Amino acid sequence: MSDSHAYAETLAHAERVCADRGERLTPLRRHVLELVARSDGPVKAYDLLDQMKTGPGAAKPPTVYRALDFLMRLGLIHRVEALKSFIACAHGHEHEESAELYICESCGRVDEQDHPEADPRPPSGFAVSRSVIEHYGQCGDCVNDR
Amino acid sequence: MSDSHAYAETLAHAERVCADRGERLTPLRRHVLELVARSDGPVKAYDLLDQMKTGPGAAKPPTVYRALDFLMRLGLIHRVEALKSFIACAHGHEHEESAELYICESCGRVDEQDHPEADPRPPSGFAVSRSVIEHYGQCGDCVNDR
DNA sequence: CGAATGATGTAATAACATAACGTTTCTGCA
DNA sequence: TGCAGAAACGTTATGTTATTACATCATTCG
Repeated sequence: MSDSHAYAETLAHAERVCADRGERLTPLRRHVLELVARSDGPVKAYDLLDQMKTGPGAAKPPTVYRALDFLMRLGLIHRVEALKSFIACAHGHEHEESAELYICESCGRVDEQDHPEADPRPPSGFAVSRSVIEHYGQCGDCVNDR
Repeated sequence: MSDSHAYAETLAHAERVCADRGERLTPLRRHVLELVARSDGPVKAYDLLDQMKTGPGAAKPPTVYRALDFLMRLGLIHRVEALKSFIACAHGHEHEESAELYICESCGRVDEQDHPEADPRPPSGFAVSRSVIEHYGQCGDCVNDR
C-alpha cells in the first residue's frame, strides 16, 4: 500500500464511506489515514505521532488515537493486534468486520485476504508458523439472556 | 478453567510437558501458571503482579513476564492479543502453535476450539461480531530467499 | 441566534512491556 | 567433589502504548 495508485484509491474510498454513513472525514482524520496508507507496512501510533510532531502545534497521543479509532470504526484501517500496529484496509469490505492478515516476519509485508466464510487461503507461497485467531461476540448463554 | 479439577489437570499436564522437553517447571513458573489457571477468564500481567505483591519480596514486572513467556513457549498458556491478557490452555495440543478463541464480551468467558485445519466452528450458540485473524510466517518471496 | 452535539487541544497519568546487569541456582563433567 | 557454564531469578530503570479528564472550538439544526 505504498504506491500512489492504491493510496489515492484508499482516500477516494474513505470519502465515499464517510458520505454514505454521514461521517466527517476531517483534515486531521484524512491526514492520519494518509500517513497509515502511505506507510510501508504496519505503522505504530507513536510513529504517526512523531510524523505529526513538526512545528509547535504537535499532535498529542489522544489526537492520534481518536483518529485511529474513527478510521477503525469505519473499517478504513485495521489494527494488527500482535504488532500493536495499524494498517490501511486493502479492500472495500465495509460489511466485513474482520480482516484476515498474513504477516511476513522477514520483510514485514502484510497481505489482507478477504474470505466471506473464512476458510484459510494463504497468499501463494506463504508459510504460516503461528496464528492469532480470536473471535469476539456473545456466547450462547448471553445471547439467550438478552 | 476455575474449577479445581481442570486446574489440577493443567498442572499435571504442565509437569508432563516439562519433563518431555527437559524444561524446568520452577516454583515461580508453577505459581504463575496456577494464578493464570485459577483465574476466571483472561488475566492481565499486572493483575498477576498484584497478586504476587504480598510481603517484601514482591514480584516485579520482568519476573512475571519471563514466567509468562516460558509458559507460552511451552503452549501452557495463550496470550489473548486484543485483550492484552493471558489464559491457560484448555487442551493438550502441544503440537499446535495456534489456538482459536471464542471470547464472550458479555460475560468474559473464553472457549478454546481445537481445529487442525482451522475451519471455524464456534461453540454452540456463539454469535461472532468481530474477529482477529493474523497469520505470522514467511511470504513466498522470503521463503525462496532462504 | 443559541443550544446541542461532535471534534480537537492539552496536561497528566495509567497501563503494558523490556533492557541491562548483577546474583543465585542448577547441571554436567573432569 | 569441585568447578565451569548455563539457566533462572532479582532489581533498577526506562521505554512504549493508551487513556482520563477537562477545556476549547466548530458545526448543525431548531
